[in-house]
Amino acid sequence: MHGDLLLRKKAAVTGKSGLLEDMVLNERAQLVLNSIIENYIQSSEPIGSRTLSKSLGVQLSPATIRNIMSDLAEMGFLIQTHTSAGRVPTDKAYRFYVNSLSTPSSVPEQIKQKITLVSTEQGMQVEGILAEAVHLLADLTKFACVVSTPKASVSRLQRIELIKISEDRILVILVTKAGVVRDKIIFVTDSHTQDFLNSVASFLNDKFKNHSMQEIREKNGLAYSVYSYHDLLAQAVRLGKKAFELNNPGEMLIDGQMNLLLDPHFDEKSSLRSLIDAFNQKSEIMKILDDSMREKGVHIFIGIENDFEQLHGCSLIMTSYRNNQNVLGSIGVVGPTSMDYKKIISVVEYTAKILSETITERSYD
Amino acid sequence: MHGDLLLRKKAAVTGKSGLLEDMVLNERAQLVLNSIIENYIQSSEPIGSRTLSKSLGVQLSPATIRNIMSDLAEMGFLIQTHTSAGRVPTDKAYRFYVNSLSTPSSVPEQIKQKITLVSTEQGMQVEGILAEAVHLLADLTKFACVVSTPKASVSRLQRIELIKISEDRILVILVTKAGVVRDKIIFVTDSHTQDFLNSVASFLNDKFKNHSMQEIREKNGLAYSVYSYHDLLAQAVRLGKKAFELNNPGEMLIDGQMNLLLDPHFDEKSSLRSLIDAFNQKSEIMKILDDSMREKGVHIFIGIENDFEQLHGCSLIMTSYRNNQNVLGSIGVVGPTSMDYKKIISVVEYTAKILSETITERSYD
DNA sequence: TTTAGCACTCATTAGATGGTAGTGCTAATA
DNA sequence: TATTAGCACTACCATCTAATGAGTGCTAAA
Repeated sequence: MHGDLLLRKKAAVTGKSGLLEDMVLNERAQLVLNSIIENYIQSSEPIGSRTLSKSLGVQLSPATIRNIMSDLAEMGFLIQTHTSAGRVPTDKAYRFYVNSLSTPSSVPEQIKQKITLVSTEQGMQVEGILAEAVHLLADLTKFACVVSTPKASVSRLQRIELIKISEDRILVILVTKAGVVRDKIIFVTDSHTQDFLNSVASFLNDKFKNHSMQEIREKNGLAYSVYSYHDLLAQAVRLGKKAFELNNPGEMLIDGQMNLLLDPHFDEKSSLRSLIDAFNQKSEIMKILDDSMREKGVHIFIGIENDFEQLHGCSLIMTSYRNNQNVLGSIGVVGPTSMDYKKIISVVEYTAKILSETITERSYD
Repeated sequence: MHGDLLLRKKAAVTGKSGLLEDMVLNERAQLVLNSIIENYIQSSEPIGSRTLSKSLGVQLSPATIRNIMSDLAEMGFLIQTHTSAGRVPTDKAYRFYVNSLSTPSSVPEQIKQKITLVSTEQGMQVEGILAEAVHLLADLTKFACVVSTPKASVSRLQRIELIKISEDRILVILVTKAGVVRDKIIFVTDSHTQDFLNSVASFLNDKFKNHSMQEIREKNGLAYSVYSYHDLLAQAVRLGKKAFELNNPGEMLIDGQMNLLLDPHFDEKSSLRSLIDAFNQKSEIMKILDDSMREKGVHIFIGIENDFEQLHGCSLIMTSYRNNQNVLGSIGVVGPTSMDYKKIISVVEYTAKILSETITERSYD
């Protein structure tokens, strides 16, 4: 052992949380670790003591660095692929690194322009904007990117329209404040005139405009009992109920999956298979996106930190986007654990910001 | 040379079309060629004379087969990767093989069930059905699959609806006979009341129901001149014009791209890059899909037969789908030239058939 | 016309080898 | 006491070699 590489090793060892451990490295060890990580992010190759000695700002001999590295390895920040290889950061190291990133780095002007350029395209619907955003993000990061479409439940109603399509089918159009248009067909047993549908729609509009779908679904049950004595109204409410229920479960758009396959980190066939499966099984990724909506800020899942086993070899950078009323959905990147966190985090953040602004402009408030 | 391997070589050589050449192989040469192709489709490895001698039904010594192979190679049906390797079929060979497939092979019951199962899901919109179809096809074939959404121009109008969203924005909803709902926002300079919009919509509905968008756009110009003396009506028609113009250029859904990357035929990094680019550049694939709509039946592009250079290493199997009124779009598979044509063709054909039936059911006629 | 036999080609594989990038340990040094 | 130089050691890697084997083309015999 080489002295107090750990400033508060005792505290760290006796403490229960992993967070405490993040604090225990002394300054020089931190420097070495960060440098290893940044070098590795660049080169994707194990970093040796000699290499590091040169690239490091401070004057330290390879031998000294070896000592530090040895300790870092013992603490689980570094591993060796084999005895005579350099060191590679572990998930734990990346977590430490990311935690230590204090000031979010600024996005290069060139990238800013690219993002803004896309956002100013005219005449796009919300879904189109999302598709553009996720495509752009994939292009900028060269990883796979995902975005969830605005959640129906949080959307506020701008307008509902009922259109008679045939004797037993009615087309329901829901326009939300966020500018999303959803349509679906409902089947009815009794035939209604378009006039009747118009008055039902008008009734529903008066009653529910600006309410969230969530609220509407709850209140609607109430309304049902209140008006049930009146036959026509009862029918109207029954229709309304049908119109608002079981909106599509929320979708997600993926882009740039194929980028991952070019990445040197995923070239083993086994990890490839599992990645493909992961993206086919959208529901699991959807869960992660949903979770990232709950709290503000950028969410970072490194390696096994996400709950989806097939993505344990990846890191995910997720953040939410919103209009001026609500958080609508989230957008993010799926890449190798050795991604350039500084860059990716800031690009995701900036993209989400511009996306939010663009969507807010299109919102009806 | 070993005699008349070519039945009508003279005719073939003097003839101009490639089609004639397809007819010139004698029976035994055909047998050998087909067997090589089928073996290669299975194994993806060069086929040697010994192997073939065993797997071939007829009794022929390796030496004899070598002679035949040598001739086939000279005619451009086979190539060798190197001197001491077995033979591999060329694009020309696949073309010959596909042309000789007379009776479409039947789809296995198990696959039929899978396809039917998906098609019976309730309450889906057209886009959802297409997404399911292309996903299923990717799953069944293990290649990349594409489908184009129904062309706006051929769709017939079922209903148009104009909804006032704000002072300067109107939401246009177009419902087509095929059951596709399209929405878009148009910007106007003068504010209109919803009542006015309703009467405009009603006017447009009366006038244009059952007409194709194509027709409407053409006729609308006429209408404009007829009614221009009347101020309100002029406004109405102007609105209608805006509503029908520049519908989205038609989109396409892709699924299973990643399947291609597992395929042993695309494991060189160079061909991979070009494939990724190809799928990013949707417009080119869209062209091929569009072309496949024009004529009935399954369209097969082998290797360089398609006009998109980056897909020259692939074969494409495309066919159209329709409702009972119109051809709506097309669906197909992109895979390696050495795909199992028999199987893929029949699966694509069957899927398109079921897709057509499903969409016809959802149509408003 | 078909086939057996043989010489030849060339990719692939397995071993052997030297070089290299890295480590850990120890003893000398500041 | 912390740092560093030196050295033995390890394991990967590229290169070379030889052996293997699948395949061909050609020729002569059946």
